[in-house]
Amino acid sequence: MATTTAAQRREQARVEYDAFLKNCPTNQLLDRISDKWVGLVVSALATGPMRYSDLGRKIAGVSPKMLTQTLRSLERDGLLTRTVTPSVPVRVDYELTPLGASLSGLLSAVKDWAETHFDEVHRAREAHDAETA
Amino acid sequence: MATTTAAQRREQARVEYDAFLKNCPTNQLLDRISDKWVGLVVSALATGPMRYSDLGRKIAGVSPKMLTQTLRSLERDGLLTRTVTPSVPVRVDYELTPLGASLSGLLSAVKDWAETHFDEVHRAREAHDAETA
DNA sequence: CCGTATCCCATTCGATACTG
DNA sequence: CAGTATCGAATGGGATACGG
Repeated sequence: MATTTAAQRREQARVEYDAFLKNCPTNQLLDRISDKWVGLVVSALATGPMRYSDLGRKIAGVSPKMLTQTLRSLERDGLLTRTVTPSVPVRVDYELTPLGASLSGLLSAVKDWAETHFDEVHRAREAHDAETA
Repeated sequence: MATTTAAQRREQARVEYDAFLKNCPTNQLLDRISDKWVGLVVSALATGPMRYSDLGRKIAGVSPKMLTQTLRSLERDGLLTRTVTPSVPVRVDYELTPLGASLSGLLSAVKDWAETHFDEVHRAREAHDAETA
C-alpha cells in the first residue's frame, strides 16, 4: 500500500505544469500585457510623454497604487522610460520606448475593436440573457 | 462649518466615477477581453472548432472551472457558439463566430508580439534588476 | 464525456493616510 | 507633485467531488 497516490500525483502535476510554464514564457508575457491597467497606460502614452498625475487624471479610476505598480512593471520590462526632473516640485515624465510603442499599436487596435463592436457584444449579451431567463 | 466636506465629496466623486464608467463601456469590454483565459481560448479556437476536452488539453493548465467560466462568458458575448451533440457520450463543440474570429486576429497579433519580443523584454528586465540590486 | 457546485486560499485591488 | 504604507474587501482561481 503506497503512502503516495493523490498527493504525489498532484505534486507531479504541479512540477510538470511549472515546467510547461517555464518552457512557454510567452504565456507569462501575454498575461502581463493583458492586464487591464497596462492596456490603459500604454494607450494613454501612445500620443506622447505624460507626467504621473496627468496619467492619473486621464485614466480616471486608477488608484496611485495601481498606477505606480503598473508603471514600474512596464519600466522594468523596457516598455517605457521614467525621467525624473529634480525641480522644486518634482517632475516625472513617462514615455514609451520604441518597444512599448510597437505594442501600443496592437493594444490600440484591440481597444478600437472593443469600441467598434461593443454594440454587437451588448446585443448578443441581451439576447443570450433573454433566452436563459 | 459644514457637516459635509470629506464624506460628501467622496460620495460625489463616486457618483461621477460610476457615471464615467457607464459612459465609457469600452473599458468594461476591454477588461473582459484582456483576460488571460480569454486570450488563450480565442487563440486556441482560431484554427477551427474544438471540443471541450481538446481545449482543456491544448491550454494545459486551465481548470475545468475556469475553462467553463471563460467559455460561457464568451458565448454570452457572442464570440463563440456552443453546439451540443446528444450522442451517448455527449459531444460539445465550440467555434468562433465571425465576431470572435475578428477579435482572434488581433489577439493573435498581440500573442505574436509577445513571442517576438520576449527576448528584448527579458533582457530589459535583467538589466533593470541588475541596476536596482 | 461534459460539465456544475463547493470550499478555500492567495492575490489583487481600492481607499485612505502619510512622506520627501 | 510624486509617490509609499497599510488595511480590508473583493475576486480569482485551484482542488475536489458530484450530477446528467
